[in-house]
Amino acid sequence: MLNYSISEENYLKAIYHLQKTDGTVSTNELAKELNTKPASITDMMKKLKAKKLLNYQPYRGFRLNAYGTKVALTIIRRHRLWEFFLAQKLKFSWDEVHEVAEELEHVSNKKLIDRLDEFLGFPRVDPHGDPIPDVNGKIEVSKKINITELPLHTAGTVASISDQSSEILELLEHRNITIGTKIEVNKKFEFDNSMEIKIGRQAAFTISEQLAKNIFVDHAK
Amino acid sequence: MLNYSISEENYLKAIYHLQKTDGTVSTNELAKELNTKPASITDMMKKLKAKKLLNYQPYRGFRLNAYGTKVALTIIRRHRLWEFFLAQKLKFSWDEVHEVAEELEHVSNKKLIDRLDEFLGFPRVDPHGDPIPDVNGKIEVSKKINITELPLHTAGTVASISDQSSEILELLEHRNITIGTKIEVNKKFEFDNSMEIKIGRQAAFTISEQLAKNIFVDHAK
DNA sequence: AAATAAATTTAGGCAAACCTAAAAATTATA
DNA sequence: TATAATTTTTAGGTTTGCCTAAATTTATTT
Ligand SMILES: [Mn+2]
Ligand SMILES: [Mn+2]
Ligand SMILES: [Mn+2]
Ligand SMILES: [Mn+2]
Repeated sequence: MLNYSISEENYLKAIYHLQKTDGTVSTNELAKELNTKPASITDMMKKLKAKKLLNYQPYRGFRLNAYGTKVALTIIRRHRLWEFFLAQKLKFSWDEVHEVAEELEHVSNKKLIDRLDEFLGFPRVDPHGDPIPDVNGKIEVSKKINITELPLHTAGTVASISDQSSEILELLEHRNITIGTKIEVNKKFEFDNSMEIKIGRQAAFTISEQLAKNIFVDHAK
Repeated sequence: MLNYSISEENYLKAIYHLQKTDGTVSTNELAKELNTKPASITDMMKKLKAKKLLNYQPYRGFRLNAYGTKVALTIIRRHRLWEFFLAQKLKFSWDEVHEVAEELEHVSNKKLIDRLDEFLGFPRVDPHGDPIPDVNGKIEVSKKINITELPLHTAGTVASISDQSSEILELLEHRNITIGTKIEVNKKFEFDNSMEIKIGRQAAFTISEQLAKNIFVDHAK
């Protein structure tokens, strides 16, 4: 596996995340994600294609190939292991880890990452509940459901949060919602799709549709 | 304290180390240290001068000013804390830590470094025996002497190694010489300045002048 | 099926950090 | 103190990764 620049690594990671939802990624989409201009995306797509990391036909969008996916997964592995380290060992809160991991992930020494993994006890998920790829880049796919799809009065365990801005994480922290929290939905209001939820013995409270859409739970069916 | 590029940080650190021996650093000297060409040094010196990090007169060499020294010390702090982390927590050998720390040192989040320091128990020296600057950039200056100046038959404790190439560190490891090792000089040979030394209960053996010049000891006078 | 709108690419530039070759300044030597 | 050698700087390029503005292609409306 060759060495890639910080920019190339950030592009690969962003494409990986975007193509999970869409099948193929568009120039504008990626430009927005990376806070750059569409012209810069086209430049980089030519380069990444030349380096055989993705498939790209002008005007037709792009998609990582098998090799590009493998590279993306090693970067995601680094990112999530560092996030776990920051949260677990350095007592960073879960809304602070992402920004720092965004830089640490580009230190590409393999021994460093594998030893870190071992030191941390081979964690399987990062502080946001996202799975950590193993040494071989294998990633665990768990069947999580969105809280809006959780049947009423049925306990679900918070497994991950899709939006990871510090704003949402701050709000969740304030509401005592964290990975592992047991949640039950009491009622859904059709008017604005808000819902009343209950956590443990606390009094029930209401959350907005916007927030609910970002909370995923493991649902012991 | 502003943010500097990876290149700028590497230049600052190199100048700091070079000016400890010489008073002022020359273009060629720094080019050699950084494996670049003299013309590149001149380019960068103009930039660092414009950023008020050093004093520089064309053809007259350069020297960090107070502010540049402070910046250099925060980079050295990061470098040595990561070296300590790698050796202590990730079981890297002391000849492997430098290369990785060379990359990790450029992640400039202050909270990360201060928390890492705390996590490691505020270590005072890195795996090569070099002092780690504290939160305020303060560095401990210890009065070490070179082993060639150690009186015969007097125990000294290895405190640091000046050359830190993996070649020398590998050799020292093989010879069972590490930070903290107690050494006694049995005899010096004027012919080639080699010397016979003794470590603990081991049989005495000979080391070259070249090697000896890199070993510094704390000498309980 | 035109016409219009939106998305994407191309063309041409810029800054950072390098480089080589030539010019200029400094230092050493005869 | 000239002359030669060495060191340093300048001039002019290159590559990477970004930008704006214009051209082109594709998609959406009438
Ligand atoms: Mn990143
Ligand atoms: Mn994460
Ligand atoms: Mn470095
Ligand atoms: Mn060191």
